[in-house]
Amino acid sequence: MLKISKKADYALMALQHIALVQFGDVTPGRVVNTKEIAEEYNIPLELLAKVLQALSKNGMIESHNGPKGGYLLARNASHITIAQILESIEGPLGLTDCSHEKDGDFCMQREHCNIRTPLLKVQDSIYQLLNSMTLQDMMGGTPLITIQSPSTQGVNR
Amino acid sequence: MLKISKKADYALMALQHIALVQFGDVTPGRVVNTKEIAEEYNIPLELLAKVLQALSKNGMIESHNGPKGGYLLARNASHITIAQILESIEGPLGLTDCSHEKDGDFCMQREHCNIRTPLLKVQDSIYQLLNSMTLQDMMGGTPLITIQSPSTQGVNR
DNA sequence: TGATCTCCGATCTAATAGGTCGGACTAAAG
DNA sequence: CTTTAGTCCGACCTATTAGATCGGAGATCA
Ligand code: FES
Ligand code: FES
Repeated sequence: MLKISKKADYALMALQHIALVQFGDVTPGRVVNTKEIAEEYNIPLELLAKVLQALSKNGMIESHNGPKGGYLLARNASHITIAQILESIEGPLGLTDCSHEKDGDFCMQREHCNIRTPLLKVQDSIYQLLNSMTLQDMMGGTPLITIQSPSTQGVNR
Repeated sequence: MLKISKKADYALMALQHIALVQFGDVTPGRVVNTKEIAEEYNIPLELLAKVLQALSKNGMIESHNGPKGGYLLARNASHITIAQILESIEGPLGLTDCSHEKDGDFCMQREHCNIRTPLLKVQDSIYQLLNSMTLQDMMGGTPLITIQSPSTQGVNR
């Protein structure tokens, strides 16, 4: 349940890769093209292209056309949150269809609905969670890897 | 994004309704049948039936057959969490396809994947959030319902 | 100017969620 | 005991969306 789409998945990988290249110690400021990412992570080329297009349109990255072209991070990695990335691909966060009350878009259950308010509360919590984590954090700003000793292997859960 | 399925949605409504009837002041211990819930919330009858079947199979509710039959909450409302309900309908929580590492089920990106660990962390946080909220909480343990006076009727959005 | 590499829009296919149908069972009423 | 009405239950079909693909337009560098 609560699975994110493959496209969103690819978006996260691509962005982190770009961030790594751009702010890494090796070749800072280098542009990175679609093909490079696709081959590195075994992602269908054309599909990844569409994902990057969407990210570009939403202001996450900048596109540079022509030969030697490619993509560049639009702003610092610490200012790009997971929530922003996911919303660029999958649209606004919403646990139910009726989360965003547009006029005339009533779900049949609205009138007698007993779960709307609590669900919105949960939804908001999730959003804060996703919006508090940035690309910077994913790259290694915070120690995310949990080392487990061989003796406890396969024990947890 | 992160939308839960209609079926899960219906499950939440149904369970809360049952809990309300069973632990409410009016008719405690009464069994409630599928038709009653379907009509109350405008849910397709047959579909709701399937949802309740799944909930029964997963030990959330008990089914009583025959005339005057129906469903009954399996245990106290404070011991049923949102996470349990959702997992009964939609399967285990997992942001990506490769969250639960079954043998031989490797995603193409696994080897060079750079987002696995951080995503698992996020996923765990979400799970704790969902697992900390119970039916009891949804019913009114916390004041969730907003009362509106007749004069303001039809004004809000 | 020419060639090459990129972005970009529209199109097709596979998977899944949403919804529907008829049969099997149980318990109460006659 | 028999009948009968109302329930749960499993398998089936359809509509929507996500996943993946194709070919063309535009831009840059040699
Ligand atoms: S499900 Fe739409 S308002 Fe509750
Ligand atoms: S997406 Fe499968 S391991 Fe990262």
